[in-house]
Parts: sequence; C-alpha cells; structure tokens
Amino acid sequence: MVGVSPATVSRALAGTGLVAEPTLSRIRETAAALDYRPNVSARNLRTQRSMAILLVVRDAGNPFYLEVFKGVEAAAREAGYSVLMGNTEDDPVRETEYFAMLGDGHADGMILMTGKLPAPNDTRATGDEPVVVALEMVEGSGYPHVVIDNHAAALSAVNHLIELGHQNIAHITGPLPEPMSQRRMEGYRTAMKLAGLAIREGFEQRGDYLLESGVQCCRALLALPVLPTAIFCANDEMAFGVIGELNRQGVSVPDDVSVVGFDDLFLSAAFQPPLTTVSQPRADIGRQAMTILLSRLSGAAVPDEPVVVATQLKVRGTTAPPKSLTTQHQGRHQ
Amino acid sequence: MVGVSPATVSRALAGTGLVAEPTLSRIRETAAALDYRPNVSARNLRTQRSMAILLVVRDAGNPFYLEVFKGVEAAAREAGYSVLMGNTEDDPVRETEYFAMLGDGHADGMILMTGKLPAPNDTRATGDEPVVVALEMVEGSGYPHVVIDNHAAALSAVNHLIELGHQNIAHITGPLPEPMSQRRMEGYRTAMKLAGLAIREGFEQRGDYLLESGVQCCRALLALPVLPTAIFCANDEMAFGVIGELNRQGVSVPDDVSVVGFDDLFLSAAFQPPLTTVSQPRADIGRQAMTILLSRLSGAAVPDEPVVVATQLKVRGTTAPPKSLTTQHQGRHQ
DNA sequence: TTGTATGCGTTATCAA
DNA sequence: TTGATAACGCATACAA
Repeated sequence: MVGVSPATVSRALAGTGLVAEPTLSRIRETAAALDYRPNVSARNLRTQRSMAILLVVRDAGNPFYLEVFKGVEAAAREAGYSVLMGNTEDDPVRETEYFAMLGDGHADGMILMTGKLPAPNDTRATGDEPVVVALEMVEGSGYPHVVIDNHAAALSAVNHLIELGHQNIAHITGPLPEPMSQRRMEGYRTAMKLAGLAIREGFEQRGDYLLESGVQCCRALLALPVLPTAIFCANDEMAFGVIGELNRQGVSVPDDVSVVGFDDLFLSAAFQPPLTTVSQPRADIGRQAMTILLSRLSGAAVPDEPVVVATQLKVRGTTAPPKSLTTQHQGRHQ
Repeated sequence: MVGVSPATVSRALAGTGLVAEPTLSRIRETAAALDYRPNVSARNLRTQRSMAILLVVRDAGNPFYLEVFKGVEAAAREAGYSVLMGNTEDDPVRETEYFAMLGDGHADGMILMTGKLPAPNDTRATGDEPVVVALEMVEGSGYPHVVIDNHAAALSAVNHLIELGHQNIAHITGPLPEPMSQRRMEGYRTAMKLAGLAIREGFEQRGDYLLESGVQCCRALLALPVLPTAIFCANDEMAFGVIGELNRQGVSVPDDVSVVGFDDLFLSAAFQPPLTTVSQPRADIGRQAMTILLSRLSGAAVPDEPVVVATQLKVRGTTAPPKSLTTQHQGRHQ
C-alpha cells in the first residue's frame, strides 16, 4: 500500500467525500500509477448488486431492437450500469433462463421486449421483480410498461390513406394472437368504420412480421376479385415484401397501389420509393424503460399506468391518391 | 440445508461427479424445489472469472453488427458465457473504458470490432490480453484476427462490372486512413488495372460509410465531364444513398448506371431493385471469433495468422450491361 | 465419498 | 478523518 488502510482506499476511490485532501489525491495518484481498479466481482458480492441489467428481446437479429438498445445503453451507462443482451428466439426455455439470471445475481434488473412470461408452472415471476416491459404487453403482470398506442398509430396510418381518397384498403396483420398485432388490426378496422368504408372479403391477410409473409399475403390480395388500391402493413419488413411482389407483378407503387408500413426501420427512408410508415421513437423507448428501471432499482415509485410514447406518421413516397381519382382529376382539367 | 455440507452441495450442483448417487439426486431435488441458484458474484469472486465476454462495436445502431452479435452470442451461450455489448461511438475514451473492463473482472475476454486500440499513451493493451479482433485490422497488435479478404472481394465485385462490359467504373470509398477502406479501394484499382481500364479523374470519391456521403459522392460523380456507367460503393448504406440520388436525378438503375454495394445488409435483397453486393457471413464471423476467444480463454493455442472467411458476390438487380452496349446490341439485331 | 476450513477483494460497521 | 474487522457466498485444498 501507500501507507493507508484498504478501507480508506475504498472510500477515496468510491468518492464518498469522507477522505481528507492530502490522502485523497495521494491515493488517486498511486491508483492511477498502478493502474489499479477495484475488482468487480468482489464489489458485487459485497454490495449484492451486479450493476448490470438484462435486455431481453425476441430476436437479436432484428435491427428494430438496435435503436432500443442504444437508448437503454445510453441511460444505463450514465448510471454506471452495463447492459447484457439476451436473445430468446421466442423460446420459452430461454425466457425462463434469462428470468433466472435476475435471481442469481447476473443482473439487477431486466427490460423485457418479449410478449410472454416464463411458463406459469415454473415461473419465478411473482410480479414484483425489477422488470420493465417495453413495447410489448404482459397482461396482468404488475410490471411497469412503456408502450406506444398501436391502435391510434394504425388508425392514423389508415386515415392518411382514406384522406388520399382510398376506399379499398387492405391490411396485412402481424401474428394474430398477439396483443400488438391485434391492436394494429383494430386501429385499421376503427378507421375504416369511422369513414364508413367496408372491409371486403379477403382484405385482412394474416402475416407474421416477416418479409416472406408480406410476399405471400400480397399474392393472395392480387388474386382477389376486387383489388385494393392501398395496403396497410403491420410492419415495414412485410411492406418491403409487398412492394417487391407488386413490382414483380408489374404493379407500380404508389401509382397503382399505395403501401404503408409500421416501424420506420433503418434505411426505410432510403428505400425506393421511400416508405411511408409509422415511426416509433425507439431510442426514447429504450431510454424511458431504463429510466423507470433505475427508479425501481433505487426503490423509488414506478408508474402503475403504462407510459405511452408518441408515434409519428412519416408520409413519404409509397402513398399517393388512388389511380381512379387522379384519372378523374386529370379528366376534369383537360 | 438438507443434512449435508455446503461443499457437497457445491460439488453436486457443479456436476464434478464427486458426489454419490443417493445424495446427488436428493441435493438436486431440493435445489430445484427451493429454486436455489448459486450466486454468480460469489462464484466469480472465488473463481476469478466472470463468465462474460465483451463485444465492442463501433456503432451499436448499425444492423451490420447484429448478425455478428448473434453468432457470438450463440457460441458464447453454448460455452456458458454471457455477452456484454459495448458501443464506442468511435470515441477513444470509451474504447479505453471497455478495455479496462477486461482488467477489473467485468469480462473475461473481448471481441473487438473497432479498428483502433486505446490511445497508446495510457493503454492497458500489452498484446497478450484475451482479445480477438473481428473484421477490422489492428496492425501489429498480436491479437488473433478473423477477417475477410477485402481486396479480393472488392476485386470480384469490380470484375463483375467489367465482365458486364463496363469501362467507366467509379468507386466510393470508406473513410480513408482505415485499412478496411484502403483494401477495398486497392481491390478496385487492381481490378481496373488488370483489365487495362483507366481510372478517370474524379472517379474515386471519398465517403464515410454513411448514407449521406453516398448522396454527396453521387452528386460529385454526376457533375463530372464523363459519367461513370457503374459505381462500386464500399458499403451498402452508401449504395442506397447513391441509388436514391440517381433516382432523384432521373437516372435509372441499372439501365443507365449499375451499382454494387458491400455488406449485404438486412433487407438489401428486398430493396427495389434488389442490390447487387458482396455478402459477408456475419454470423459465422461472430461464431469464429468467439470460438477462438474460447480457446484462448481455456489456454489453448490461437492461430497466429488471420483467419480468413469467404465472402460471396450476390448478383442481383442493380447491375446490368452498360447502355452503350445494349444499344449497340439492339442496333445490330434490328 | 463427504466435511472442515480458508480465502477470493471488496464495502460497511464500529471504534478510535 | 481514519483504521481494524467482519461478512458477502461460494469453491477448493486438505483432512477424515
């Protein structure tokens, strides 16, 4: 040592302000010189905290989660936490595993972005763990939620199409038992109903958020007796599938058919034409979730109502008035 | 307890095979019943390992790294490791921070995907830390590397354009002091040289891997006296910028100008038209890096030559023969 | 095959 | 303002 007790060193380096000036700087200097850093495991054992949080997502390969991660990571860093990323691949076993990591000291808290809890039979989830759910809904769980208003967002997207003059508007849903897909579909239905528009047979196609299902649903739509002039997709990825298929079939976007997505993925604006879509403030969502988790960890109160963050409809190049309208319009003027 | 010493429990749960059968299952059962899990911090302190590795990337917002993460995570999980993701934002301070996390027990090893080491003056990097570098090159560092052959990949991309009949081929580079950008540029130059083609003034534009620089470089290219009929971009993101700008200027891809990218991003194949690009096996790269790191951690030998993983040119919709050729061709037949 | 005892490197309590 | 001391929960060397 430098002639001082370990306790004093600990206090000095922790910045408790309980160490007098001559010693303080001397300790700091020699710590820097020796490149000394307190051992994390020992500290964790002593303090009973790991200063790490777990971000559990459905599919780590989906860029969607990246921006959320960035928000989480930024807020975590500021508070001295590291972020462990967990990937469930929609596997309940994995979910249980990650949940268990809360109990064994791996992490102090968790941000859940999967819609499920571990199987109820062997669940460790009593509802009072330091868990925050982001974007998904774990019904009746008692955890704080950070959400977007999927219903309102879908409604505004469809309204945009209606305002452009579309009447035959189709919808490609997400996987359907899920609340998120359900809400978006209900938003679509509400918008149609409020506008007095009928949803024709086959205009609701069931997708699964993946590109290929966009392609399939688009084919089904094109086989219908009455074709839609606009398609609202429950996410961007399926919208890309739809647009690709439309192009292959010689249908022009947005001249023949308008397409709206949901998510505003990385590069969705760079698409040709740029995709009209609902943008979610993903980094904000991550940051909010982390902030709530931090309050929870510090023993403060957490909101018992879901925190709703605002979405924004980005009107870009894949939506236009329907052809019938533009034709009529041109007709009148010529 | 269940009438047995802590040591026996430890041995039983660790699966050392040193516990007799009647006791073994009894311990396991009661552990399961009590939902007991060994405390991670205590184990880490005792074993002097954290069973965590650190994946440090340049920009966690870039989907490019996601697939690498998946590969790393998969290999890590199999070996019982967790993955901590670090985000440097190209900030040397952060890089030093993450490097320090190796020393303080936060992580046992690190996979570096940034091209730099911490500033040499206060570096902890002596060259024998458990570090594996992936895709980037840290020259003279002594760390094992997992790389792709950027030179050969760029060469094959440009050769593809040459085989299509292009002669005026431009290149948009990455940020230029960096080895990766350098190699790709050299691949471009080699291909041109081998084909006896001249690189015209202004045909090498300097980008920075971001979308906007693709747009800017494209404008510069369009202002040239002789226009290129093909553009090889050092990554997909810039290629998207280029294609967008070409479209805005009324230049058709691939009819007027062919574009080739590099990376094969998520959804690059879903682009309209689908992007011709160099595909890197990102998950494999992550897995390889992690595998090497695991050998290193277990004391085994690591390759002292860079491990090269193969890339693949994905020929899709943004490349075609140059207009002059197709016109001549049509001319002959008409 | 099992139990006993020690120490991993901190932080926190208490006393000085 | 600082020092001595105990304890965090486990894994292991050694003894039984």
